[in-house]
Amino acid sequence: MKNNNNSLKIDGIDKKILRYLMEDARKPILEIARNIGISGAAIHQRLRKLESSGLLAGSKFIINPRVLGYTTMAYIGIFLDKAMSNPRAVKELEKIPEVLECHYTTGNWSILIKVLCRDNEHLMQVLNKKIQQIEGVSRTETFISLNQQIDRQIQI
Amino acid sequence: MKNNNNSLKIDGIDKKILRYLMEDARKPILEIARNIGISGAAIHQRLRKLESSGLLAGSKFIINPRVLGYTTMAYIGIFLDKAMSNPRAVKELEKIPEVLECHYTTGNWSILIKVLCRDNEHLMQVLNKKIQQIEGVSRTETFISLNQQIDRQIQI
DNA sequence: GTTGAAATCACACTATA
DNA sequence: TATAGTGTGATTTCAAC
Repeated sequence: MKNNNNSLKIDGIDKKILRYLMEDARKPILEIARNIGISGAAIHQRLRKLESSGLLAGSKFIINPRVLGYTTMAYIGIFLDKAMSNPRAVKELEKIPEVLECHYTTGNWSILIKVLCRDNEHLMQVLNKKIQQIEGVSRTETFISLNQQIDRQIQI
Repeated sequence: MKNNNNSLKIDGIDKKILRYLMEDARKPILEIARNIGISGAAIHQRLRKLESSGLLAGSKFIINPRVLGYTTMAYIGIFLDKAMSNPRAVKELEKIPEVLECHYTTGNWSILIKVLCRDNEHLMQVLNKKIQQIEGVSRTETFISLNQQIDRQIQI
């Protein structure tokens, strides 16, 4: 089940099943079965195997934040004082709903986060009144995403 | 249906439905109905409304790339020559499967991308043999994500 | 270990009020 | 928003390869 790189081995049929479901998690399993020419029960068993291997990490409905008026996405690089530990900062960032991602990175900054705001004014408020109020945050650098042109998962 | 900010108005029941489905896209609608105390048909109608409004942008199976041996995530800031147009660069980046996101950003770089690789060596190959081979790419700055500590959608 | 057919149960979806 | 009704899919079992 594992090859010498300690990564899971999946065959062509697994890949086909996953490609369908990664596009549309609610696609009926029997429809997939018909498309790739095996029985529904076979797909069930493969999915259970993939789930127990940990490869399948669940399914999500994707919502379009623009429709709710959230149009400004930005990345923010954060410099932390040496005294401030990363876990404590992350704990504070978690409380800010506009923060969607948080990465502990090599390079310039201590932390790189992705935020989603309604507009530039909202972004400014998040920066000034929330992020820079966190103890230990010394400086930030903001990069507004004018346009996200690629957004996808790993290709299999 | 729209308020004065031109954003969609959704009520508490819509939010509850969405919260269930954003966690698990395959959760049975009747189960949600039982949990929040309304009929399945009512949920159907609300989902149709939300879908036609464009808020629901589909559903996805989420896979865990670690299980496939992909453990190195990085952000790469790309400087483009003035001669190189952004759309042409994006077109080339789309061909690189390791590129998961691509943002046209304000600030230092022309483009900020997110890549997912098996390990540091793989990342180096993607950088040297793929990204820096693109015509018009003058320089790059790489930030490896040692640990992604937050990953979520917009909170509703 | 993997597959497919059959059978049961539960759900999706529509019409109607 | 709920009820009723029909069609369809999910899931298990079991036999066969």
